[in-house]
Amino acid sequence: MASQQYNFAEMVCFSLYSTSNAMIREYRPQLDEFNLTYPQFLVMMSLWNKDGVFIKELCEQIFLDAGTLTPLLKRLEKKGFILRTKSSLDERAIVIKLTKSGLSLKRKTSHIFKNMECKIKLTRMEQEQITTICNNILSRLTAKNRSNPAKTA
Amino acid sequence: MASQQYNFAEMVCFSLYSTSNAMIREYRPQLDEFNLTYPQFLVMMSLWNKDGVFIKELCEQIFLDAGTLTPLLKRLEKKGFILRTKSSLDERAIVIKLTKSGLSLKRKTSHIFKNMECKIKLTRMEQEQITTICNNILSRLTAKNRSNPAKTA
DNA sequence: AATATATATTTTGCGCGCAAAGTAATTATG
DNA sequence: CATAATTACTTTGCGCGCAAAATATATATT
Repeated sequence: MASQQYNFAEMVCFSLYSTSNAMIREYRPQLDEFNLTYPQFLVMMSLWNKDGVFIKELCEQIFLDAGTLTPLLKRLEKKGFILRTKSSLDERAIVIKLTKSGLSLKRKTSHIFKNMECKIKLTRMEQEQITTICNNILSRLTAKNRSNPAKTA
Repeated sequence: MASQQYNFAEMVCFSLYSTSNAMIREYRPQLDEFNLTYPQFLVMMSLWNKDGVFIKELCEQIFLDAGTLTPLLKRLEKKGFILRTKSSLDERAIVIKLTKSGLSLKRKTSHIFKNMECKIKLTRMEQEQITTICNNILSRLTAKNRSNPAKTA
């Protein structure tokens, strides 16, 4: 009996992992010109959609935890793209606001996102399929952890 | 005119990135029991498929560079799962071989992969769609870099 | 009002990813 | 055969990701 082989090309997690790595690698040189990393770019996109939010909201939007975002946000502040100020309503919470410089990056970088979508050459249907399936996986994995808080207590 | 909004749920790279993060996060506690990380698990799977390979071959299989794999392989060696020995044919190259302990992990961990495929609840068609689309993106991004070496020279 | 619990963020420690520079062995070229 | 170019791997430096522990503020309970 032949021993079990792992077919890398058919493994869902590996496909997502290696393709995600490759895309982020492809973004790097373009984002470098604006002194941004890919996760930082995601934070900026989120702020361009909705400014003046709590860190918690960014965590939920980008599916990263505060332990990851806290130092990332400090780096964005040091670069002058955002401001971090304590909320006056809730002294625990930090409000993240774009600076003029951070806001101006929106139009300067608008071609980067378009270029990438172009480079990977997906049909509209493929694009919809892949994002839909990903969103299904993501909601299954995150829903379970949230509906079962007893496990973490 | 309304300002351009970035729709996170429709962005291919972000979907791959956040879903890959979530799946690897889900793998973590299960792999912890065997003292493995997800990238280390990938290396082990590759070795279970084909043992006694050069680092270069692992790099190509997993789409990671040697700078990532060198320290990872040293950690696997320290745990006693693999051996690193210089090739006698080419003194530059390192041959990676499974130890008995590393080989025995194959059957001990075989349920982990199955559990995950189960947890994400994809139909066979969805699974084929997502891996096919990922492989297309990946080959487009890596093919270009290899057929255009002049750019890096 | 004191105390317990929960929430928002920060800190710490470790393992990736990866670009760039470095080392050593091999192959190609004059 | 010397030397130039290439190849296989290692090292360095930086920015994630994330679990776990810590800090500080807010809310709930008694």
